[in-house]
Amino acid sequence: MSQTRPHAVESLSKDRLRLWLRLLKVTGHVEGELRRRLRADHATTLPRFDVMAALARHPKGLRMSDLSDFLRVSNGNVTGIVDRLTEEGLALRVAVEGDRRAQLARLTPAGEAVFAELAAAHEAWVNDLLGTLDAPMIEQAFDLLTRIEPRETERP
Amino acid sequence: MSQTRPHAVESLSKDRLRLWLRLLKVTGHVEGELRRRLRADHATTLPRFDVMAALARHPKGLRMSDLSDFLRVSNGNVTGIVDRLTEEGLALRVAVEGDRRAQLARLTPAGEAVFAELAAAHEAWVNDLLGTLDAPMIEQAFDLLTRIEPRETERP
DNA sequence: ACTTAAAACTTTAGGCTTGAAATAAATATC
DNA sequence: GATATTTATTTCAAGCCTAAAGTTTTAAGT
Repeated sequence: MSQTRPHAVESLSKDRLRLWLRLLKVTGHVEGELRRRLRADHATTLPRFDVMAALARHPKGLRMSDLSDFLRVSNGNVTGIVDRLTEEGLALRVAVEGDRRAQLARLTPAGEAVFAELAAAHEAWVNDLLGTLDAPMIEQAFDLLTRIEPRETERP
Repeated sequence: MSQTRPHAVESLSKDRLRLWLRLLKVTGHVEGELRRRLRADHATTLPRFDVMAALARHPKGLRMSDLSDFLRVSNGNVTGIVDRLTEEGLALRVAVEGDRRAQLARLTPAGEAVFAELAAAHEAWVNDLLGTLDAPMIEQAFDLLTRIEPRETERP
């Protein structure tokens, strides 16, 4: 009931805004640290890592459009990242049987090997950066996040 | 104690990773929506908005380096954004008395007027996007976030 | 005063990002 | 079968972003 009083509503809006700014700051901090370490220790970037992670989950390959859906970035963006991974021998494109428009992006064996290292380092970094959260807090955090964005159909 | 058992530790690490990925997804969703609405409804961008917000808080102006500290982005980045805001008549640079290296970036009156509209819309959007969080949840979220990143000295 | 170092900015090169336009191939409609 | 629409992808223009290098000015050391 108190939430429906004009002043409380206004203050709630401000509090939500403050929370959002704080959320941005914290995720920015963690994300920036991950970017920095990927660059410094492994000479790569977060977008490359994200693409490789998606491809690692799909050993048979992913269509370019599936990849961009999966990562929620634009089509043209994925084209460029896969181009660069391909130049470095970490990914490749293979034709799709029966549809000459489409292509599957895949990791090369070299790409899989590189990703295995990246993934281990990445998990350790995240564990480090979120290290003060214990199991109950993590569960609490999941609950809160679920309220912000309604759960979506996960792509396997 | 159970947290120190090898298996529990490993699982905790995975849970932290899952939480991080979920956090990224949610903040990305909200941030993407804000970007989209800024572009669609106000023909501007989030970085421009962030710079204008910082300048609006400091009516006397901010040095370029203070601005980049404040926003936690690189110097060169701020240069470009302020350039564009200046071209559009929303910001301007003024010389600093006694230090010919430095410049203050400020909003123009037009910039202040535009920002007032943007800020109102922005707060409403955030309130909408985080609308399912009530006051106790917000407090809970703040507590959790404080554990991830130790609070820092806020710049006034 | 002279040299050196530090500070404030800008510029540059390279990569990420988007939305929109362009290409090409598959499918639907007539 | 010819035409139109849809689908998969790439290309393009413009902006964002960083690290590194370059300018100009200030401050420190001698």
